[in-house]
Amino acid sequence: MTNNDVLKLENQLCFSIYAASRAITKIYRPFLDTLGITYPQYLVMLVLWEHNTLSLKELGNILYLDSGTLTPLLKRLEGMQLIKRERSREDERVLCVSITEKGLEMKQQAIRIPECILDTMNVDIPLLVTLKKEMDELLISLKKESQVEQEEK
Amino acid sequence: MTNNDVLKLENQLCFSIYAASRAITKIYRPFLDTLGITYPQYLVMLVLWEHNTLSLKELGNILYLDSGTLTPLLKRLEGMQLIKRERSREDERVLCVSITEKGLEMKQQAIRIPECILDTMNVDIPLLVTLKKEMDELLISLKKESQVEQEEK
DNA sequence: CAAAATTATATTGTGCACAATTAAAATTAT
DNA sequence: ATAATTTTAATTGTGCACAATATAATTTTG
Repeated sequence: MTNNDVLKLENQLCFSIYAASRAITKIYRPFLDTLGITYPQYLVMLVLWEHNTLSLKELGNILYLDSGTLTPLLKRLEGMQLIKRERSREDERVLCVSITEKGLEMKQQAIRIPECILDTMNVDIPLLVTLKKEMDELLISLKKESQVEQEEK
Repeated sequence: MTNNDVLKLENQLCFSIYAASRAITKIYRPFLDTLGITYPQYLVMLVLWEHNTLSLKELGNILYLDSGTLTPLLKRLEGMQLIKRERSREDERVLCVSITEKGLEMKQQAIRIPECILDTMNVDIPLLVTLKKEMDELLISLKKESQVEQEEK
């Protein structure tokens, strides 16, 4: 790549990933609309369907989101009665986030979403499998990087 | 993948891409901070460094962003005197967005950013090259998909 | 050519993301 | 035990994203 090309948009991996992320969210939207939730809210539900109860901090560690993002998002999910928010008995600082009965029922409606998404995307499955593996490899490297930054503080 | 696993977070390509996109933006932030712009603003600058003048619509087509996102963003860049916003003579509806002298000067400061990012990410270059190619392949498929949706309206 | 349809941008409203700050509870150190 | 530190969430403020709507200019139709 010549010196003149390094700033061309078409040469930026970051933009491909940024654009793909938004395009994929757009594919989820109509399906999530029928559930009445947004894409980030869906991610929280995925985690809680798997774990039932987690502290806000644990949830944040899994999704790489902080309280500034999660607090209002969780309050909305609580407003829909899909989750519960309550302080821990042992440690009043920690907020326990847990799935409700209604939240668990939604899992049955959501179970078809992944295959619906695949059908709608209309993309080579092998490409998706490869991409998943490579993206996770990238994420691991980036995670290490952010740990280095943390330690420098 | 068993029926029970389809909703696990670790099996969602969408999440890997979503998380990677945010992680990468985080790497850009300190470098862009020294320029005084955000990541989406940087993308606009990349496009304008390449094209000098574009209508808002053309800019939106390139970045997959609409006027709701771009109008306020461009007003901020204009406030920093990095770009100009003016109506076209031939067609008063179209907004011509163009780079200013000051905006062009910023390109010299930005020229090192891509290699700084690479250094900071500390990731296998071959992995990045492969990922770029595959992400673009995915994007093309998703673009076709969204065209289908458009035609259905 | 006037009415209807289309096109381009702006505006409004909602919901993330995230940095920075605040506040309260728990832990550690003196 | 109390003061200092650390930990956990909540709050505040800024800037995207994007759907929905509004507005004004242009083009197409009857």
